Amino acid sequence: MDNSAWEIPEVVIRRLPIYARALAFLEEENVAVISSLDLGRRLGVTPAQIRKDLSYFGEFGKQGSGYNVQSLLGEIRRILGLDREWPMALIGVGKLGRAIATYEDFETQGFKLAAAFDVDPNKVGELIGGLRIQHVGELEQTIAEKNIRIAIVAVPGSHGQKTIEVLASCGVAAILNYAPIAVRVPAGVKVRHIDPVVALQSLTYYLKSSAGAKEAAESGEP
Amino acid sequence: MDNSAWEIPEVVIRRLPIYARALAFLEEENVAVISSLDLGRRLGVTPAQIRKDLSYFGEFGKQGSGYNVQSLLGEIRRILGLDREWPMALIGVGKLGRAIATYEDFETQGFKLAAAFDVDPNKVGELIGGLRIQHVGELEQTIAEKNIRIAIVAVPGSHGQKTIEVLASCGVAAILNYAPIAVRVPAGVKVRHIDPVVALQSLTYYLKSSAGAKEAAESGEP
DNA sequence: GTCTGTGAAAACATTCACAGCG
DNA sequence: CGCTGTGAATGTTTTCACAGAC
Repeated sequence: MDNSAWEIPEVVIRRLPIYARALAFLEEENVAVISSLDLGRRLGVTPAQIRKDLSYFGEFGKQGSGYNVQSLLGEIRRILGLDREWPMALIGVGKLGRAIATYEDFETQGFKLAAAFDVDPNKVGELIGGLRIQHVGELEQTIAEKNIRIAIVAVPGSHGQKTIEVLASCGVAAILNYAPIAVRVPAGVKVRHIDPVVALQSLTYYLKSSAGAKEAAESGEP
Repeated sequence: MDNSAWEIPEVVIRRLPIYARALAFLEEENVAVISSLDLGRRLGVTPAQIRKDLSYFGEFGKQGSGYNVQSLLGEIRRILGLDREWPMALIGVGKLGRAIATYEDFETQGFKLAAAFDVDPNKVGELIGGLRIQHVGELEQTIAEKNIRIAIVAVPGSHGQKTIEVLASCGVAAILNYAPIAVRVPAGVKVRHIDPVVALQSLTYYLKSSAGAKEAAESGEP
């Protein structure tokens, strides 16, 4: 494929980080080359899917052998925009917000908490992960100054919708939402939801039937 | 529809908790009846999708008016198996595991932490959320005794695959996985992944293009 | 008139299967 | 040979559109 501008399916975009993680792991293991078959085996995905997904972006493999681990990883990072550091804003510094602020995996992956906000004036000024908590009133200015395009929303459900609208109006276009709500998002803004309760609530459906121990059923996640 | 036994699409099951949450909220607001159109507006979902989803399970609406909020909520809870309390096991009591153990939203939604495990003998005996941390060696016995069918995995990535296999062999059939890995799951076991980094990594794709401020683009999540 | 439940159509996503390169 | 890249086929999910109930 050579398509310059194209609308690539969202499912494909969502799988790329998974491929990237597996490749990073292979790189650590000093594996130089991997075929779509072997990569698929590791991930529980069909090789055809991997090849088709990658074909949206170019031709990265070599017939007869497979993909060079390092260079494919580099390509995927570039495609996803992971070849730089992204500053983020955290909105809501309650219990959950604090846990997020001190969660170190973001930084190691190039996502840097650059500002933290709360409505509660009592929290303003407090330090969290080396960051001074600011009042939400300062949102717009700080986001502009620090060129922030990603926000993590950790406010109570009741404030979620409003928070996301404010963020969108400040130019934030990517939101990781921990508020337990379904939100309507303005055009041009992308949201991902982190919602453990919803995840559990869809799992219980499959438990109702099988009373006690293991029984044969159809697979899990690919 | 009247289909007794049928394989209902997983996407449908995943949406039911969202509907349930919206209905619970409407119930609080003392809304008695809602149409698929209005519910869809709140959730950012098409009314046809709501109707089709529900039709897999029965006929819950009334033509001309819509759905009774209370009774539809009851039906969905029953379908998902949310009309009871589910005991859960937590595996891995590091920083993340502790945050999960003290996260109160699980309990209010009927998911009760009934046991917590870690490999580290130094942690064994420590109390976390009123629970005595046990050694993973006690997994099988405790899970059987307490009739646990759901586990939350919060171990380091390197231990994730093994942990999930052990849990499966103990009869756990539903897993909420926080370990940052793609896992191969035995048949009959369902897994949901909570992975904020992967979520962020797919968001950045959409940021690459638009350099600075807001620009018109295509919608967000439905 | 309003709104559901649902076949039928359309859109979308995955898998197959194979030509062709290394 | 073994493996990629990809049209074509198949499978899945969403949306349309309307008959019929209230």
